[in-house]
Amino acid sequence: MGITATTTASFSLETLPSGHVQLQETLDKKRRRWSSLLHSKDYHTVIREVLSYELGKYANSTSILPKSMSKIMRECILILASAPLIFTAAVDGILTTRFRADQDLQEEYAQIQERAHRQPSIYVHLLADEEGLAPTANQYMVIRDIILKYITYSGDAELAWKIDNVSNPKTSTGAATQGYRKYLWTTDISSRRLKILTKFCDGVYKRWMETPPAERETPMAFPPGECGYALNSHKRLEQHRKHISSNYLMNLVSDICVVLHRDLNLFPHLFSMHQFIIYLIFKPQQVEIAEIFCSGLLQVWIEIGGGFNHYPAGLSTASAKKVTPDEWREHDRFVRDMSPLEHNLKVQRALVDEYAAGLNEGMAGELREALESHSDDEDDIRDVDFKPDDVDTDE
DNA sequence: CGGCTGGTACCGGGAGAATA
DNA sequence: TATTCTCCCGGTACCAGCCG
Repeated sequence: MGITATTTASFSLETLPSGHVQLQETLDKKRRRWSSLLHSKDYHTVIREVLSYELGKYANSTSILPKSMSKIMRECILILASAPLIFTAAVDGILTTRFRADQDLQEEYAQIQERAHRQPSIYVHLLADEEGLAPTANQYMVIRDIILKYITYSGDAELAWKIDNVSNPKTSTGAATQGYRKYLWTTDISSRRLKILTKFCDGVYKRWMETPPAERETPMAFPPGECGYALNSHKRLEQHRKHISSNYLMNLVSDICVVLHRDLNLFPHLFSMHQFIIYLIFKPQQVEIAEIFCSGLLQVWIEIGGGFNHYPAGLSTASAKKVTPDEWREHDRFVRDMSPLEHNLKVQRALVDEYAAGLNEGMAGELREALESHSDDEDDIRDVDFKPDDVDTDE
């Protein structure tokens, strides 16, 4: 019972060299297309595609999202328009390799980090080696093989014991022999966790299958990732490093990577989770949508082989209520000062006319509505004097 | 002694499965 | 069908052990 077929625009029917027929655009191709659309400022197409897949998961949800599509679209536009360099680098898949060499990126990141002590934000984990290179598709399959052994009760107990003792809390050999698996355990071996890990393995296999055989030995262009929200991402990321209130699947994979490198010598490099804070949230009504949209855009979901997210986004955001109106105003001011938000919005307004001129009334209408969906009344903190005429933002 | 740190237990809210 | 139970993510409270 897979996800109901996505209804995104273009399906490509192609035959891989292996003879396998591809019914859907691959993760890799879709991501490259999104990345290039965003560079040409076509936010609208990307948002529509991301949401068409993601929002389906919330069909039965009660109240985490606004009812009107144009309001959701508007928040996504604001996110893209205010995205820092580091966000774009994450979408492009070059963040882990480029970061160390790029001074602009580092300087901007220093500011983001400083803000993230108080300002709600979106963080990511990216699986990469010491140089920032992602595993190859073949290596990802090796990780999958180890997980399949790990979840097999009668499987290799010594291997399971090694994995369970990479990080705290440590476990005994006896427990491992009797079938205990740290990352599968809640009150017993959890069937729910087994299901999630199996789904992850299926996703990895899917991604491997859709990778052309000639490319399976080169690092994947988009590192497997995980994405989340936090009021204080520094604290939250520390919890993840210590495997406290973290994501058991992601913790398992990172421990397996240690075993593969240190004990089994199957990986010449150590793959680990590289942490980044990629986006500063500046409006209360952005919180849930930001986590949902970013995780969709960054393709971190297990079922597509993109990463380690298995639990719905946008649910654990209660802490955002602790931010006071004054603080939100301050966050808003900061983001508008540091990002090209106003300029990008101007480009979007120009695009409405372009679409209209090209007789693409559907797109023009949707985009116009989203841009004009005025953050009505109490919704928006910053209601005061919005002046369409440019405010020359010189630093 | 007060302050820091790391570890652990626990809380809250939402969803979905299990149970009455 | 209504209620309870279990799980997950994000966050807090508290405690033991160490240091100056």
